[in-house]
Amino acid sequence: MINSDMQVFTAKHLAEVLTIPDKYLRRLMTDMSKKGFIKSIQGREGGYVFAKNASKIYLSDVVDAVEGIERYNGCIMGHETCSDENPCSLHNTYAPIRDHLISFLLNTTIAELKDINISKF
Amino acid sequence: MINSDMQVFTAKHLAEVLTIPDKYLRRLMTDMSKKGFIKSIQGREGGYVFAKNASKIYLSDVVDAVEGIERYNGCIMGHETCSDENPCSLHNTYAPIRDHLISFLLNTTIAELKDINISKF
DNA sequence: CATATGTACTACATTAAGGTGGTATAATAA
DNA sequence: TTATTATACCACCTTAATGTAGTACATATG
Repeated sequence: MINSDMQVFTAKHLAEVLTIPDKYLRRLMTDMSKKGFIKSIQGREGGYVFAKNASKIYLSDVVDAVEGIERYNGCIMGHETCSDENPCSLHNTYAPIRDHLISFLLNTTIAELKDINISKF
Repeated sequence: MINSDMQVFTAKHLAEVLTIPDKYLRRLMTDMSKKGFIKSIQGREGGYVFAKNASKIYLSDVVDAVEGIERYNGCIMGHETCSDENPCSLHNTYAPIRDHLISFLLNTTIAELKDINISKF
């Protein structure tokens, strides 16, 4: 039962539009569904729909689900103990860049990727 | 003939210290030599030596030789025409981060990686 | 019940990166 | 000339990521 005003897309439709195999797309979508980004609707007239509005899903959520956000937080030199108080030799030059990147991920939503040029990736 | 004051390392020695196979290391070193980061000295008493002091080799040089620095310069949305004058929807938030990252690569040398924790990479 | 959806599980193919190993050759110091 | 070094090919292996395919099953609408 659909109680959302968001559009429902079937695997068949998406596979055609994206020109990737139906079965493969389904597997990816099922994974995204388990990760909570989309909801799946089984049965006739079913399909996939965003679990919440795309403007509420942050890039950091996706990065975290796919590869873990931790990779972005560590010391560039690989030191466990590196911090503002106990900086490695590159901490002061690199940490601000890293922090800006993280805040970019935390503040940008997938809705903002609407105009992306997919063919470049 | 060696006319440098920098230390010469043989493949055999490096392979032992780094515990990777001699043959494999040689292949990587020959590649680095062709890319100009090190010089190889053939014959008895030969080996490898930095082509210039490590404090003159920038991360950007290495990135460029290995994967091409262009990948770091493009628009995050993949638009060819994106620029300060004709910005994509994320240009103003992302471009400054990208530019800081590039200047980090341009201004950091491999000499500064001396204390890196190799086991983390 | 019939039909159109998604799910689960399995098996295998493809590609790229990373790595191993052999043999022959070129260069150079001693 | 001999020993020690690097170079050039070549063939193959391993691993991980990505993609393809088949079959059976669960779910929901009408």
